[in-house]
Amino acid sequence: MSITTKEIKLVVVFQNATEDELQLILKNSIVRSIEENEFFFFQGDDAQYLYILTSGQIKLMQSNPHGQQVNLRTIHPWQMFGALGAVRAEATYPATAQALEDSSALAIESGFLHKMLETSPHISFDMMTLMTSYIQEMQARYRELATERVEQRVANALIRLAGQSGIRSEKDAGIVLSFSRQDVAEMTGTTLYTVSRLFSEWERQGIIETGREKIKIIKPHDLVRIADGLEK
Amino acid sequence: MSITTKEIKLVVVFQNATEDELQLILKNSIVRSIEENEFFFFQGDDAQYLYILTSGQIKLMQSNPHGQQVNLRTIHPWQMFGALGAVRAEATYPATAQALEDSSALAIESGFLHKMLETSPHISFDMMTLMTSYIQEMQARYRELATERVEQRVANALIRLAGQSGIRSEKDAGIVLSFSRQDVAEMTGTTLYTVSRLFSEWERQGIIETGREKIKIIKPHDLVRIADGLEK
DNA sequence: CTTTGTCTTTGCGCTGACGCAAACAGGATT
DNA sequence: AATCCTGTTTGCGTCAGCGCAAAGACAAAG
Repeated sequence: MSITTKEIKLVVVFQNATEDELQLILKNSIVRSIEENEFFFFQGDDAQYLYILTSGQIKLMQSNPHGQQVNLRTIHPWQMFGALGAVRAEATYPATAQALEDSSALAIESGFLHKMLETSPHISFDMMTLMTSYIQEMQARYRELATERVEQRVANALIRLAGQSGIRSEKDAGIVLSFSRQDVAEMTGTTLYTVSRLFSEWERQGIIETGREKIKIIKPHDLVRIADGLEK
Repeated sequence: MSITTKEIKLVVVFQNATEDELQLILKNSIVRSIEENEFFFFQGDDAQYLYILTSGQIKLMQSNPHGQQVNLRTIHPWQMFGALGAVRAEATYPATAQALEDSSALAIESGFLHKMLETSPHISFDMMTLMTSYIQEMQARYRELATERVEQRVANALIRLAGQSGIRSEKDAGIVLSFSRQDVAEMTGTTLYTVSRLFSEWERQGIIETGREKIKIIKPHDLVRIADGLEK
């Protein structure tokens, strides 16, 4: 299955690119497909490519020297990843990219990317705008981690995930997420145990329903209330 | 005291700008001076200007709905601030900028900035590169907050501050920082009390010397050891 | 020199969250 | 059906860090 320029336009930083530029991008990139739990790259690897996810889902995570890790974000189709390393010459990736399901991505060679950024100013501009939104998100999450209790952070994470990747199950209007307790813990800077206890409590209250690597949100409104810290 | 184009070149995103562009920037900007503890802007204000600090020192902080705040970064002369709001049309500042001492800044009107970014691609590019470095820093701090103990985070903050703004006192080779316990607490997501207790302990061990809004680092090496979590 | 305001220290009690350990659950494999 | 593997739950003990309150220390102003 080959990729068309029309599809590449779905990538926000390429939405203003010309047909010629899109063609050039396609010509100078390769498709890489990996299976669930495999890695596109590891933190510290030489940043050779910028990736565009075309199918599947991947997570970006960062580890500290002692191996503990945090989830920075999950990437959905037609989003970029690996950009932080690839836009700078001679850089390494600051994070690790692991597939949550079988995934394919378009890999754009960083040398080519640099040339294109020089000759196509609007791409630099759009990329800068995208970067500013990432900074804002990271700053907000940083503040959240610094000032909010675990309960609020987990509720917030569920709300955020529901907005990004939630699948609405028509039948009963619940929103289904596919993440393990461990995943959620790494997203919110807490532990698997604490997340499990919270989920149990919320299930008792009818706010969510849980299963193995499944969370169904029944009462989003109650989650928002918890996230706001109005609870107790 | 007027500002020269040579000085503007000290700003990293303008280091590749032409003399003409620098002149234009100077022509389309005004100087704003404020006193210690005053504000350049508040979180939520319309982002009318991008600022370049010319003298003094300011801190960027973010508050949550309940008024608790975190320090995002401190800005030193010839660094930009307010960029996150100003580069996007119709945006508001995501943080508050408060002067730590009497300060002056060059205020560049955001409308003019947009025009300049369109016509001067290398500025977009340099700004994007700067933004990527901010993201990396925020991601690293986020991970730190999520995985490290308070002790390590405070030690890390001191090391970071020493690198940025520390003044080497020739006499005894100590590095002096001017921050209150409260400031450090807001930088590391902890409380004034905990920072005070840590400082007391470290002073007992001869790692630092403290005073009112002063921290002198005596043994940086020991701080690094604590930051690495090798302690206990 | 005294006053005032701000910053700092420290005792004390409290609790949110951690993390081990052991049991349990469900899907996939043989 | 039996086994394995991975994810989940929950009891239990522990403790890092919080936050009040009250006292102390320093700097600037009167």
